[in-house]
Amino acid sequence: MSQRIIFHIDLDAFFASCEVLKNSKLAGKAVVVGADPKEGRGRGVVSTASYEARKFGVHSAQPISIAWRLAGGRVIFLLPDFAFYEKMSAKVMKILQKYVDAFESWGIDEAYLDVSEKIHNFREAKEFAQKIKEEIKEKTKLTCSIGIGPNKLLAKIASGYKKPDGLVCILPDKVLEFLKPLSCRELIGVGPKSEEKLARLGVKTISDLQKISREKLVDIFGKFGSSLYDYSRGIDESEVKESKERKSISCEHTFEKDTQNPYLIFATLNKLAQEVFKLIRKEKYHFGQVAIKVRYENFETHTRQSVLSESSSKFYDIKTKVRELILPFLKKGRSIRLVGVKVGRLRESKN
DNA sequence: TCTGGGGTCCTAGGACCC
DNA sequence: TCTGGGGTCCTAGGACCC
Repeated sequence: MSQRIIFHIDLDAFFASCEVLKNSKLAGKAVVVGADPKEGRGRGVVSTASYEARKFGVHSAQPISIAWRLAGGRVIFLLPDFAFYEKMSAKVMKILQKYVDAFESWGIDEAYLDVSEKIHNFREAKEFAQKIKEEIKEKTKLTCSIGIGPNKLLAKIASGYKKPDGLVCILPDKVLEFLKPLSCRELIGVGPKSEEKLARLGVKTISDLQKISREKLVDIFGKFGSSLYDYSRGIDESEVKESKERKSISCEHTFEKDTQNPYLIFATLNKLAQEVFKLIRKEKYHFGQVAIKVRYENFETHTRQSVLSESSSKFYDIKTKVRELILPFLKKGRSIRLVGVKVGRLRESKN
């Protein structure tokens, strides 16, 4: 295969930036988008913190109660407005799509582009990326960070290397040099657990990781171990491809207070089942599987699923299966923190 | 310090069939 | 009395991503 040129585009502090678009008075302010902090008693997490808010130690996925403790009174807390974010995301994705040989959206605020056909070298690529940044800014007033590299792995690492409003290119002959000092955590697929396992091997940086044999990594991580071996050398052959069909639709809810009240639990499950049903009806899906999720007060989480004898598009089938599956969890007299409903094995209806 | 909500993929065990 | 080997499907849990 000839040399590829891949872009990774990441919109900066996307939800917070969108809120600034809606209300220009927020520009330059410390903004936190996420759950309602409820004076420190709120249960959710931070979705996005503006760069000004990050100075207080607030960050994505942080419990909102911690954010409140760190920065309450000094930052502006806002609830997310997904409809608006979707709209802005669609605008950006439309700009990106028109340029490319292959396009892959990755969540609401990221995308990969393969520009190998139209761009001939990395110098040109950088100019082109600059043009994309300018067009996004002009048409949406949003900034983004772009990473350029010979594959998706490196493009993604590059986009995260300088934020916000960054533009970083990893040249093919500088790949190993670039990777060596970075933490393994920079590699996609390495989260807290894998980081911990690697640390036990004495592996912290990618340079450390390069010293471990493929066999040993496969021993420890299974199939992913083999990818890790390649990733540590900057090797990733995965293609930029249009997003695939979705496989499941789910809705879940965390109670404001943990509960043992069966009426509340049933009512909540029923509401979730209705939301799921609304979505599958809108997309004209049939489903062949129904599942529930229960999380107890201590965060212990269980799922139960059931494959239907034939696929269905009826609310009744979701509702009855959900009731059946949840029943054993109600008898235990334990407090429940969260319940969820999921349908899977989706296929498109013919009519 | 306390952990949302919406997804995907992988693993491992058990049932079942030939 | 001691019980194969391979394949597929189903289930539950876990890690990870944004």
